[in-house]
Amino acid sequence: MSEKIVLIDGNSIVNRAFYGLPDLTTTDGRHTNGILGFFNILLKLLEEEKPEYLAVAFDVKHPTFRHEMFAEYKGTRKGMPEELREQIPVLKELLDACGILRLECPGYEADDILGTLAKKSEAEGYAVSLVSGDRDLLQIADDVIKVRIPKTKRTGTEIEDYNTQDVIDKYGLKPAQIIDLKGLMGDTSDNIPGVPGIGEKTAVKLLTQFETVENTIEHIEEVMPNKARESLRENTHLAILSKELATIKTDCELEFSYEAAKLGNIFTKEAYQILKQLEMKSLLAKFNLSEEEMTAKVTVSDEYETVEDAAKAEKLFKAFAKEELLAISAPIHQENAQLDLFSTGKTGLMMADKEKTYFLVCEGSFTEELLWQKLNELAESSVKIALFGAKTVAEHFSDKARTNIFDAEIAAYLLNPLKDTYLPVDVARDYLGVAIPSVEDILHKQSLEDALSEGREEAYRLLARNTRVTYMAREALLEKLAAEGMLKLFEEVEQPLVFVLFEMEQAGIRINKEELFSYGARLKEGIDKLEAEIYHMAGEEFNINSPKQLGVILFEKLKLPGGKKTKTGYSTSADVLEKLKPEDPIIEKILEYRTLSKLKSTYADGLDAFIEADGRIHTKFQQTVTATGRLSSAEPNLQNIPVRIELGRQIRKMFTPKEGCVFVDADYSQIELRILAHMSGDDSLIQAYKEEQDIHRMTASKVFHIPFDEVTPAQRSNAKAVNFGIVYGISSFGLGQDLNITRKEAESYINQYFATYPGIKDYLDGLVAEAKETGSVSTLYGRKRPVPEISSSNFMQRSFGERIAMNSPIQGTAADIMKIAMLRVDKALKEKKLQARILLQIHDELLIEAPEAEAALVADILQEEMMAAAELKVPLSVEVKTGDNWYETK
DNA sequence: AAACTCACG
DNA sequence: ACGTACGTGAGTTTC
Repeated sequence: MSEKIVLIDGNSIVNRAFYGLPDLTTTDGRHTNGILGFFNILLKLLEEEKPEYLAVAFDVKHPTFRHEMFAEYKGTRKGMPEELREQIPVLKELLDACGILRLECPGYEADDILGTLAKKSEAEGYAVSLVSGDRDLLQIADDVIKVRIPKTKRTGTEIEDYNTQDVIDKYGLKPAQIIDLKGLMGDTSDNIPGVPGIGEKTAVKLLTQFETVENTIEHIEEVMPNKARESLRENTHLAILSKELATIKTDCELEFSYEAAKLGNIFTKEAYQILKQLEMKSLLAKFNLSEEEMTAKVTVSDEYETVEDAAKAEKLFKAFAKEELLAISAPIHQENAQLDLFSTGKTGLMMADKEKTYFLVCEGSFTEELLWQKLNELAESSVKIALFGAKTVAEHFSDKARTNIFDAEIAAYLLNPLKDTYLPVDVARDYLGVAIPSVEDILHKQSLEDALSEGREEAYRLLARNTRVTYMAREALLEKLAAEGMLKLFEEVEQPLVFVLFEMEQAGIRINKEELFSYGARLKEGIDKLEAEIYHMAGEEFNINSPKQLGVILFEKLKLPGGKKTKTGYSTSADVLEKLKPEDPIIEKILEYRTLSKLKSTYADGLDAFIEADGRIHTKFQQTVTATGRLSSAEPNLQNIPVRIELGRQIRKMFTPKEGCVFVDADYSQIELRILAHMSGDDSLIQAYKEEQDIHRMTASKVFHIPFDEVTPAQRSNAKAVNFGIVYGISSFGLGQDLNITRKEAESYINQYFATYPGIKDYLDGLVAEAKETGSVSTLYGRKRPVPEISSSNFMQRSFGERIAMNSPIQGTAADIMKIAMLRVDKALKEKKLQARILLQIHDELLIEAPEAEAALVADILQEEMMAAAELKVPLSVEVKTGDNWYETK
């Protein structure tokens, strides 16, 4: 068996991969689909071929017009899209890291390099595989040189192989005649002109008859059909030239050594680091590296000193008092936020100062309580404490101490709100430029908490390293925040808000368990009844909750109109069913069934599971989740308690204030449209809000050319949808969908709207332009939202980016204002020594629990502080209501 | 784990 | 031509 060499056309394969895969990006917006596809093809080749040698050839410059003189002539070869262009240098780095030989030679194209090496290798007795996405290379194929053309499909990569006979079978021509074929028919993608009027069919026929272009020309009198003959006669020079252009060189002067192309283990630690940074987690599994190898060269120390002696601990804290900054990692118990998770029965805290990292173990007189007390004292005396996730340890710090706490997680979120996680490993990579092993790298499936409680040394070292990262991260993050203009937002809004959210979570909200239960029971009765009716009407029993089964019943058995809408089958969503209501009475039953089962599973049963011993639900307010700066609520989500439908709204009656208290509820009315008025500076919208006009009615009047007083409710409702649409980043398709009108009608609404409010059109256009130029958009307070989609060459992706660019500054500014309001309200309540506390935030609404005696004052505070949270060109409007349950505060 | 559906702002 | 309104979290089914 002879040794084998695989030669890859780098440009053409990455190009195929790029167009074959959806647009994948890293969380910070770098495109990766070309690289991923290339690497997968590479892996498949290695597995199939097991070659001894491998090299990848690249064209030297981009975009490369194969024949510049004809670029204009045909002008069809597009430049490479930016999303692909940016991937090329990274791919080259990756290949270098894998120890794979790259071939680039000025003056020669990848094709020519490949052709030359293929022939050379064949002559020297190697088996050769030539891998390319372009069919040009087929001319080189013979019985030794196999040309392989990969196809990237959803299901994976399939490769077509061509030796001499395969080319003959597929094209009816010998490999060498592929050049002649292109000479006659041309190749638009390569800017080879060919002979006008001769396509593939005619070309193959002629070449079967005459073998070559030259011979065809020699026998031109015999060429049929007439049209082809005349065209060839006139364009003889084009045929000759085209053939020349299509010919791949096999005699390039290259320096090439088989030694350099010798294939080693491509799964190197360097390659691992690059793939990790590209977030290609599925590929990382193929690496079999030790922990040291998975760690990048630049390391953060994971050394630490254990301090178990109470006297030594005391001494250490005295020394800490002189430090400016301490970083801590608290291995806390998920449930009770205590440090008591060690099987040894010991508790402790990892702490880093400028010089060293210590694991402080509570021992003897140095109790856990004392540890927190000492730490609190340090913070009160203005030693900065840096950590990830300050909310989880907030209870241990006084108001004063809290002002010196730095939460790296929050800072990292602000710098890039699009990521999934803001762990030390992420911050180390993104802001310290250091790759550290992740928890998974070191502990594999085990959680850090479990490993710590088992006393595994690796886990302690990991914790020590994280703590060192935390120490180093503070300065880097603050510097970056300052550079991005978000320092003020961080220090004055996000960081202090952590503690307000902590107190809201602690407070929780009371809910009536008994009533919730009986509500659930009532729903159950209704569900059972509807279920029986639906089965009867359908003539069979099936799972109504299964869209798949429901689709079969509705659209196949009952033959209701309405084709496919989703990728996997029929859509049975509410808006589809709504349209089918007149067709069959079963539809109404199904919709009702859906409503009831949603209420039961998500709310009646769902909320019940979260009621704690104090009879209250303590949701988690998450501050590092949304792309726009909003909060989110989870476990359970208390920001989506039903309100629009009466039956669902009843649930709000079960949320009640504690004994002797009332709810005071305040919400901003139309805050997003007011922000739009302010930020766009549109005169007529500003004027309208100053005069406290009915904005939807006014919009209807202007857009539909109707006197203000004659606007019908339906017209007002349509105008309201247009106003909403503007805030969402208007599109005629979306508006049409929402209003159930044609795209064209929706478009005329939008045009009328922009004619009415010219300032808004300019503003929104400006946002899209800003996103295109800078890659991100910002709120009034400087919060940034990256918009990587804006530069996509994919229409749908790009349109999405444009809508994000239009929506995020508005939604984000509203979120900023609400956060500021929360801080002001919290502060005012505390300063006035009131017992009233914020319980919930629902984006534009705050729910407060207040002793009855405080109710009126609290209502005033809410009104005042929320109004004053921002000074805009239009007034903010706040509605305040008081009630004995959440239902009553409507 | 992904897809679908639906609750909220 | 392309085919979606912006931002979330959660329950259920299906693969």
